[in-house]
Amino acid sequence: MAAGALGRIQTETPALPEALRRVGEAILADPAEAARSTIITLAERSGSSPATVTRFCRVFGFAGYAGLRVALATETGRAAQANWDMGVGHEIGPTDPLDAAIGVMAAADSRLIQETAAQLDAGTVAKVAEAIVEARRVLIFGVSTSGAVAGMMGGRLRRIRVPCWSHADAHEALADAALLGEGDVAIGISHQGRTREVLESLGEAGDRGALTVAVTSFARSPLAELSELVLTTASRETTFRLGGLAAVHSQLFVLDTVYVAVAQRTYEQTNEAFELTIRALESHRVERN
Amino acid sequence: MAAGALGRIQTETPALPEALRRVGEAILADPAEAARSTIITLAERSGSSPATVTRFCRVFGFAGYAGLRVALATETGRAAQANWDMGVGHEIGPTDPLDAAIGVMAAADSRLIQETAAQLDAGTVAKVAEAIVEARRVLIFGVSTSGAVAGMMGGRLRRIRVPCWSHADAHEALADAALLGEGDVAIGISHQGRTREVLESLGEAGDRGALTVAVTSFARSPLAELSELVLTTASRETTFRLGGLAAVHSQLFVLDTVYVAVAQRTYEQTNEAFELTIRALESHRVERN
DNA sequence: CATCTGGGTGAAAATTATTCTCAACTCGGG
DNA sequence: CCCGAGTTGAGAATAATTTTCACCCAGATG
Repeated sequence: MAAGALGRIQTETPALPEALRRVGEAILADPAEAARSTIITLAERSGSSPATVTRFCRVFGFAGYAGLRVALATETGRAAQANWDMGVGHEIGPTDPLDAAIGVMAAADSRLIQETAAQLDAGTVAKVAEAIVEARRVLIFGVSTSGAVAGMMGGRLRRIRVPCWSHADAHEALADAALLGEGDVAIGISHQGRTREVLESLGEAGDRGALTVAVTSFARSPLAELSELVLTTASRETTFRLGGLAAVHSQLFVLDTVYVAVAQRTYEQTNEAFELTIRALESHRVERN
Repeated sequence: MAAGALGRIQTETPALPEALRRVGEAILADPAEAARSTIITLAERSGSSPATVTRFCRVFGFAGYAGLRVALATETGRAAQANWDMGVGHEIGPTDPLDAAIGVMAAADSRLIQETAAQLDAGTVAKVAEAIVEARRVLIFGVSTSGAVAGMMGGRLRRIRVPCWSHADAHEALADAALLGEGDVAIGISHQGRTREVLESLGEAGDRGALTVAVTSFARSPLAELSELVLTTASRETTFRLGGLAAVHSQLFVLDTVYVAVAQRTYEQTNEAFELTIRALESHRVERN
């Protein structure tokens, strides 16, 4: 749970109450320095109190300040090894040269994927995969960009014989959710965890006894709160990448790990399905010239 | 001073007096666990006392135990990241532990994005963007996974007022392609560059005078050969990731650069469109709780 | 062999860091 | 206007860390 703390702090700090937010900002301004500081020093630097810093640690799942310090140090070590720039990312503007912008974007996306991996709990991924392997029905809910991710993953799981559906139409999604029951799995994808359609469908699925899984950037969000299991995505909203677009790579990555965990558990079936589907689709490919 | 502490502890521990040596051994047995432990716990684990652990810290140049803890955490974080980086290329099998698989996947996806950026020609991206800005119609063709990418990017461009379409139905796609003309843009997405439906639609668009753009992993492929402009994607097919799935992150990345280049050229229009669409969608989000 | 000196050690006292408690304040809803 | 929920930090309580010093042991010296 301590893993990936910096990414989560970056994502969630803007939405925290005043004093907690100032603590988050002080940490993000210089994470390595924060790791080296006593709680008294960090409280002073952020214009808050030791009690507030302790509460901040609790918000992010740490028992106390020592846990946060160790996590920050671990991640700054990780970032140093990966040669990440630890400061706030450069914002692309309308006059930036395109080749520079491409470099900034690649570095940012690269980092998002690794931050997502760092904050992912393998135990939770395994639980989701195990439930999917046993499920008679799997539904994936998402709207707009998250909807495209849902469609992609739905198709992918179907190709290894997981009975999986996703719908662009919110009514169809909700109707299918109402038909779920014990032993089924419902996954809701929403960057902010506040999309009404996704909340509604996932809530319905949960009411029917399905296992509910949230894929969201915000561990503290309505979607996370109504789900039994939560898989968080690192995200960064920028000038040209707002809302769900900030988390596309991360969402794909998270669901990819679930897919791989399912495939590992159904290896023979997966291999057979690959052969069948590849052969069937061969006629949709022109010959090599 | 903190740099390389673990290495120095490893080198110097055998020559330390009895109790100090036991402290060094306990740290080396599990550095990450030591970083998470209080001085009392580590003293117990090493069969010594808190005073001895404090002295140990002094021997290695730390003012106190907090300094040692932070250094241990930093170095274990660095080592974990290096371990990930070394895992690139490892083929995930059915018995691989999931947390290791996650690390391998993150490093691999990260690398793919970096490679895609490195092989991307900013001049070609700029040409595509300029053509899109002037176009009366933009069509994006793709099937299966590439189709989901096409839909995602289509929606995204529409949100900044680019008249853009993508179709899941191959007949609809082909029919629209037949209606393109000079000054229009058609983008075909296909990992191997051999998908019949995409080739057919992009070919038809080219016959009608539209600018044709290929997004593919293979510069030498039927799709690349029938296109005026080619944007290549890095890809790696693995045990559980075949065909278009090997290039999803790369395809998204490439089209993201096109999108940003378009947005840069239409900055005012893009900002206005953001405001309008975000406001319109606000009612589809529940309030923060 | 006896004595002295220096280094190592940990128990206990002292100090500092961290966590907990609760009163006061603010804001929003009825 | 009142009430309830949430936030905050001062101060008390607790835990962690550092310092002090008495004791022990080994080696050197007379």
